[in-house]
Amino acid sequence: MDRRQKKTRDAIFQAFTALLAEKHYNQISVQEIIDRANVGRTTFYAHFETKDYLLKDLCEELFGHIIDTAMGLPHGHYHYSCGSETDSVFLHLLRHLQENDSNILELLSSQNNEIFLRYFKSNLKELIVRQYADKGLLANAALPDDYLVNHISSSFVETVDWWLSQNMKQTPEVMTEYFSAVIEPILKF
Amino acid sequence: MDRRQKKTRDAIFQAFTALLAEKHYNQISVQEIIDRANVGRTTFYAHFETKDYLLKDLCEELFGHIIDTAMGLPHGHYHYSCGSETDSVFLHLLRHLQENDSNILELLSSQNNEIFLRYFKSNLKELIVRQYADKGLLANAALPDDYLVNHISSSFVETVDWWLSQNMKQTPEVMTEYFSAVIEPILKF
DNA sequence: TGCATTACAGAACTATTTGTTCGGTATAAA
DNA sequence: TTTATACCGAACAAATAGTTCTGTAATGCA
Repeated sequence: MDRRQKKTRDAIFQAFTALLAEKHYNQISVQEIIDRANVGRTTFYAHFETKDYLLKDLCEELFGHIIDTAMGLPHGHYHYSCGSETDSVFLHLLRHLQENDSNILELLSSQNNEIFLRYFKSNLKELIVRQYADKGLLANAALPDDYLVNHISSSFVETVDWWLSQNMKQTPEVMTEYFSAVIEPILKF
Repeated sequence: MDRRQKKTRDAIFQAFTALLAEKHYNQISVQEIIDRANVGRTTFYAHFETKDYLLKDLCEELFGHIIDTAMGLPHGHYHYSCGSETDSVFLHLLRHLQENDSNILELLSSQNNEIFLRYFKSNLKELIVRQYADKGLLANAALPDDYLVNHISSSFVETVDWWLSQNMKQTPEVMTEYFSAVIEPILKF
């Protein structure tokens, strides 16, 4: 990619991220973004069709990386009580969040968190399906598979949300235990 | 309240509701609302400061009723396996939803469902706290109380969301069983 | 190094939207 | 009937979105 393009794109992302940390998405105008990014109006629209697409691209950049690395982890070992606690995909995700790549925490704690948590959840669903569905770990006679997948991903995202509301006082290990405590009893082994 | 006021207010609510069922909240202009409601521009702003406040008022009207009646129910009997299944507050809420007051289902199934589910959840939290927290039902040594309250309310809202995605094929009783299956194992009795 | 390509800046422009103001009319409540 | 007030409609300014144009500067390649 042309270095100029990357530079502009990054400047816009950074300005947009800073604004998202300050105010609500709906209240942010393209004018504010290009002023802060210090790019021309034409340039902005050459890169992003609308503000919505900018958001979408930002989300993909933010969660694409975090989920992709999680995808590469060994599958099916999030049962903490069987001793493979440190292999948990969820623990890995929490640690990854704690490292705060790309100021993702700022966004997840902002007043725009619904947007990002929502995006996070939809990515997480795919991850869970790929990691566990084919292994039969979700086999629960009492519950439909997709209800279970939805419940697990929702619960994880809500766990992250609660963690952030606590200013991440707890360690990722403790949070993994909380999460396991609400999910494990449901699953069959 | 002046009959003219109520008439205008209802017309705006109805127009807004219809639009919310069609397109995304962000894409709805005040102009569209007043055109469809057939009220003057001045009138709209005499009733609602902004579009955001209109949404807030609508949510309060939608969920205020549904939650208030649930508040009046006898407390602490949602443990289906102890025989008081039909007393469950959650079952009551699901049945109430099925009746579809104020076209609430149209909104919960629309592309704006995040907004309403979010509002639903925050109201539900208060309900759960009032109903169960003081009864010690949430006493779970392994988990903080507010983590648990958050988990329960999230799970219920997600259950509703999933139900809607299934076009409510299942009965409220079945959905209550699903919900119980993911919540009960966590609680102590 | 020189050249063709491409990205960018900046300004101007249209159309839409928001929120307000004002004068006149109709409807409610007393 | 009278008084208060809710409403209408038009006009208004300011902000915004998205496009088009011209000129400039940076990039990548031969």
